[in-house]
Amino acid sequence: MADTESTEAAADVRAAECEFLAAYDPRAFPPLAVTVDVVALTIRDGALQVLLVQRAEPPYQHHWALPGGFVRQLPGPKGTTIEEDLAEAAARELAEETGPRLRTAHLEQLQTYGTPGRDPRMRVVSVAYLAFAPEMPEAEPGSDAADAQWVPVASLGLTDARTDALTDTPGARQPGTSRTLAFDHARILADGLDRARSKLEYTPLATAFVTEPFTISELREVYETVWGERLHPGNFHRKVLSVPGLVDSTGDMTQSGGSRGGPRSKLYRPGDAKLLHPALLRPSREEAVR
Amino acid sequence: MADTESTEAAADVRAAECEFLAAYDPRAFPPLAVTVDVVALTIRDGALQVLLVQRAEPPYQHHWALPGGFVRQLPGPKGTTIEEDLAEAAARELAEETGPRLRTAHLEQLQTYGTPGRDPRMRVVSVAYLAFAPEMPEAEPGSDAADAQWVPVASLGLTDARTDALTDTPGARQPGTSRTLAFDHARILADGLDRARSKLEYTPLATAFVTEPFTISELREVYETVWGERLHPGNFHRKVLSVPGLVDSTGDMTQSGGSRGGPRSKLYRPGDAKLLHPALLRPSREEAVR
DNA sequence: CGAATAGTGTCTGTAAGACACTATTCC
DNA sequence: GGAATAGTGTCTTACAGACACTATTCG
Repeated sequence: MADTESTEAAADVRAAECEFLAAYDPRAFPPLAVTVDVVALTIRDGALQVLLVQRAEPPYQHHWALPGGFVRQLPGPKGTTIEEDLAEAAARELAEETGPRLRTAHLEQLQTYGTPGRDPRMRVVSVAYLAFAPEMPEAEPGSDAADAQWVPVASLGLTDARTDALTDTPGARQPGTSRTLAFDHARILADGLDRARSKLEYTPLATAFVTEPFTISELREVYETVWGERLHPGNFHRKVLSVPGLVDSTGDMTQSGGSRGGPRSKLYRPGDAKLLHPALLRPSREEAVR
Repeated sequence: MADTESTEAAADVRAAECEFLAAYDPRAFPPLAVTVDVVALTIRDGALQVLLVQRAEPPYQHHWALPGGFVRQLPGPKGTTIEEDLAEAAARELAEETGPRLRTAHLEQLQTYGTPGRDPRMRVVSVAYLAFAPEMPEAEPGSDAADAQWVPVASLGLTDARTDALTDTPGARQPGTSRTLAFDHARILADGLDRARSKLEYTPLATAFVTEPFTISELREVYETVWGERLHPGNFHRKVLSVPGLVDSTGDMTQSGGSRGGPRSKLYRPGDAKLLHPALLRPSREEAVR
C-alpha cells in the first residue's frame, strides 16, 4: 500500500538506482540528447517575423535555424549540479540571441520532435517552445551563431497561402533568407504558426504582441498580420469590446490621429481574461476540413 | 540553435564518450533519460477510465502509474540499431499492458514533462502521449508491472468537480485505487483529460470512443461521460446531424430498442470531417476564466 | 477640402438552448 | 398501461457579418 512509501523512498533511491541501471543493457541506453528549440514570433514592419540564427558549423552550415540548444546542467554549490527546467532552457536560448531587452510576453511548450534521423549526428529529442513578444529591436547573434535575425515568415516559402496574402511589400522578401531551414525546423515553425493562429481565437494572446497602451486598431493589425486576412474594422471593434476581460480602457486617448488621417482613438490595456468568450473566430478557416 | 551550435563539438565528444564508457560503467552515462508515458482513456461501465499499472519496483513501489518506459534502441540488421520514433514507443508501451486486442483509435502527443526532480533517481524527460480507444476487455499486466487495470478517473480524486458529477454509482470507487499516482502522473493525467475534453468540442474525437455502427445516443453518452455533464438529448441529436462530416448514416437501425424502453434508433459511422463546424461547445465551461 | 480612420447603428442569417410533442419500444 | 427513449418542431436569444453613417483628424 501507499503508506510505506514515504519512509521507503529515501532509503531506496540509491539501491533502486543501481538495480535500475543494472537491469538494463547499457546498449539499450542510446546516446540520446535533449534540446530545446524556440519559435519566437513578433510583429515588425507590419509583418509576422520569426527569430532565426545562422548556423556556424555543419551540419546545415550557413543555413538558418531556430534558436535552441542542449538542456544544460548548471554547476551548483558543493559540486552538485542545478538542472535546468525545460522552460528555463528555452528562455535562456531565446535571451542569448536577443539580449536582455526582449520582453517575452508569453512562452509555452509547443511540441516535442524525436523522429530518428532528424539530426544526422545522433538521436536528438527536441522540445520546441513558442514565444511571443511585442515589436523588438534587432537581434544580437549569441556566441554559438554566425548571425541572428528577425525574418518575415512570408519570406520562408512555407506552403501557406495566407501568410503571403497581405505581404505585398516589395522589400519584405529579403534576399538570402528564402532558403530551407535546418533540420526539421520548417515543420516546427509551421506547427508554431498553426498554434499561434489558433490561440488568437480563444485566448487574449494578441495582447502579447502589442505594448501596454494600445488601440483597438493596433490589436486588429495583430490579428490581420498573424491570420493573413483583412478584418472588418467596425465589426472587429465592437466584438473586441464585447468580450469580457479582453481589454480594459485606460481612459486616455492617443495624442494624435493616425498618420493617414482619422480621429484620435481610445487606449486600452490587456484585461484579466484567460479565455475569450465568445471567441474571435477566423472568418476563412476552411470549414470542416475533410 | 538547437541540435547544434558551438557546443556541437562538445556534444559529439560527450556522445562518443558515453558510448565508449557504456560498455564498462553504466553509471557514467549522462544522467538524462527520455521516456514516454501514455494516458490511455476509454469508456467502461459508463465511466471514463484510464489505464494504470502498478509499479513493481521502487521508487513509488506499489503505487499506480501511467504506462510508460524508456525509448528503446531496437536491434537492426548487421549490428545496426533501429531507433524507435516517440509515437512508436508510446504505442509499444500501451500494447504491452493491453495485449494485441486494443484497437487504439487515436494516439497523439500530449506534452513533455522535464522538471528536474520529477523522478528521484535521475533526470528524466518524459514525452506524454494521449490515446483513445473504444470499450476494451481487461488489461494485462506487462513484464515490468505488478498489475495493470482500467481505473475510473473519478476514483482518483483529481481536483475536478465535473468528473465526479455523474459518477454516483456506489461501486465506481474501487477500494485501493484512490491513492496518489506515482511521480507527476496526476498532473499528466489532468492535462490529458483537459485535452480530451477540449478536443471533443472541435474534432470528431468522440467517435474514437465508440465501435463502428453507433447511435447518436451512444455518441451523446461519450460527451456526457467525458465532460461530466448532462446534455439535452433532442438538441444534441439535431446538432450532431447538422455538423457536416461528423457522422454518416449506415441506413440500418438497431435490432431492438434501449433496455429501458424507447424506439429503435438509426445507426451511424464516423464521417470524414477532421474539424467540426460548427463546434460542439461545452455548455458549462466557466466563461472567460479570469 | 479630400481621404482615411474611430466608433456606432442597424439589419439579416445562423446557431444554441429551452420547451413541447409524437411515435416507438421495454417491462 | 406506464416509463423511457428517438427524433422532430418551434420559439427566443445571442452573435457574426454586411452595410451604412457620423465625427474627427491628417495632408
